[in-house]
Amino acid sequence: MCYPAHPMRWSRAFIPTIKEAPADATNASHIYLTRGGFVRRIGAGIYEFLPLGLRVLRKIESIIRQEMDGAGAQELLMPALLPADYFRETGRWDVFGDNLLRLKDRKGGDYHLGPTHEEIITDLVRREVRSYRDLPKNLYQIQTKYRDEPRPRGGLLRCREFVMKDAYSFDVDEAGALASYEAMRGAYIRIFDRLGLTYRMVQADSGSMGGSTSAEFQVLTQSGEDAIGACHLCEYAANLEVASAREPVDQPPSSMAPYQKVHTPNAGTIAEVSAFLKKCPEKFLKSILYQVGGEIVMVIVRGDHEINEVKLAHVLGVGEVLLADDEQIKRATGARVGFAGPVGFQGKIIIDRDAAVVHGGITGANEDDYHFVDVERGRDFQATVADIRSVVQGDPCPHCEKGKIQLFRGIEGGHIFVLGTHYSATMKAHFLDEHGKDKPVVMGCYGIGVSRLVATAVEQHNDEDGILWPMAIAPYQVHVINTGPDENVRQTAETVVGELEALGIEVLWDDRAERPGVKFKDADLVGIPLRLTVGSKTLAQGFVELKPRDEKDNKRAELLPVGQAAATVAERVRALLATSHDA
RNA sequence: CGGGGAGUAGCACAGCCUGGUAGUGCACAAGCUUUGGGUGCUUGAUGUCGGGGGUUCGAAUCCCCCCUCCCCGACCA
Repeated sequence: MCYPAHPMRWSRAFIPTIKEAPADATNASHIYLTRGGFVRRIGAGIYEFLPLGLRVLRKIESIIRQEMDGAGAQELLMPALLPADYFRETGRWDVFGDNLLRLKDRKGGDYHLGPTHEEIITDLVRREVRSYRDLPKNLYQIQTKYRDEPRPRGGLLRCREFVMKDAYSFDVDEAGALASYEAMRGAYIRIFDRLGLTYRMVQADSGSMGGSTSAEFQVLTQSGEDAIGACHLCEYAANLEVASAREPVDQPPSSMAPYQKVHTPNAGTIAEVSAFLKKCPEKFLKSILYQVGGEIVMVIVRGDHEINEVKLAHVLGVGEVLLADDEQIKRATGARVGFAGPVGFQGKIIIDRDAAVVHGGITGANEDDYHFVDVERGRDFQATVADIRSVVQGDPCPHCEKGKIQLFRGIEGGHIFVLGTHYSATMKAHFLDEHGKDKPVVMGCYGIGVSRLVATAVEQHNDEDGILWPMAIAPYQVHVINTGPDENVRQTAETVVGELEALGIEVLWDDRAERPGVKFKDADLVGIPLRLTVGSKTLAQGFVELKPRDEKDNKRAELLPVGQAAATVAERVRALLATSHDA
């Protein structure tokens, strides 16, 4: 023991709080973590964790470790400094491009700092695992990762150096891999519940590296980078890139008028034509031209919908799609931008499912300043029907009867998926099955952005005064303040602090000779969930005051008899730890 | 990588247009004062004005080059 076990006193602690946030901080977590003395930035996307910030990080790590171990995974630690050979072997030395943080050693050898460790763990497994008897295995690490992000942003939300938990499962077959995946899914649910975060498990674009089974754990916040569509009744939730609405039912009218051309001078946008013709946007067939591998393709969605380019690229079987430019539009339709339509269009036409059931539609006439009304698909044009639009607020849920889609923004806190044999086959990580047959192991990988979650928690839990940590990850559980210069008050605070410590409670005692206002402001900023104030007025009547951080009204502090304060507070801490599971 | 913006004290900023050797607030130090929501007053310390080059008697200020950082977009296993 180098230090006596004494409560953490603010006067001795390193908690550099500041009144004014740095000018470059734009979101709540960056501002409050900096102002509260949790972190400091030393470069673009590079942060120091100060003692308070590290305590939060460690608590999150600890919860992750408990649940990973509980799910049968084993922790190991791989290097962050990696020779180029491994990523060259799978081609990712090139695929990663500029995102890989590369360096050379003194002999000119190529190295990089690890952005993720599929190759390294696969190499370990191919060297050590020979038999189906050695499987399954699930190995994880909590480690600092490096990516040369094109644009680090949002404080800790997108960094070039960050702490990540990455786990990799190895199974003899697909069924085993799915079982490993399910075990991880369960562990992740327990982890995110315990962290006290509001999140949704969402379907996502499984990316380029194969893998059909995957889920993102999206923490819901205003400031999230990702858009999510989620059902307000059932479990359905998906990244907007892949979210679907329920397939519409076609209700053809009994009679259909022939289409007619109408003059719509200078009305090229849906809003303009809609106002001019006094027709709602749902009647419009918005026709957009894309260039897809040298070919011009017309893509149609309903006037009130937007094309989802990720879905469109999937339907067309290409990596990405590009909007046609004004010149190409003119050449393909004979009209300027705003008057394209499917009737008479020479070329491939893809129409969204919802646009496909519009009857008596309004489209551009492929002629400047003219539109067609009462257009019918099938009669007036032919098109391939597909799901190519983004869902909107209020869309019917694709999975349940009555649910409506709601839109959220989220921050990706975790991602789990079955990798299959992509890496094991490429790197020849094989084993012999019970029949002596040589097979590649079937892999899964499971990530959690640990340092990102520190910021994510703040994004979700803050008010105008500072942070409101969930009890499970708060840097300390109780914040004790003594006000004024009264020695009796100070001594009472010290006694209560000692009693709390003895009960196993993590206490931060603000023992500074500061004015009460300063201490209260700092307490709100730092955001420890329970605040215990010892002041001369109430102490004279034998009371100390307990106020939860989320109680806005300062008058509503609870008066506790001094002698019972520690026991009551300890009880409250335990209660809050228990409820954080379903917070 | 495209577009926009910014680098002056620990932090937030003014000064630059119109060149004359740097200032305000907070923070910091000392003293007094105050003690339930960032107390008031007095005094004080603190700057390679992002870096390099140029113009000039003289550059934070004008010109050129470079670097860094922020925002929007592209990108994001």
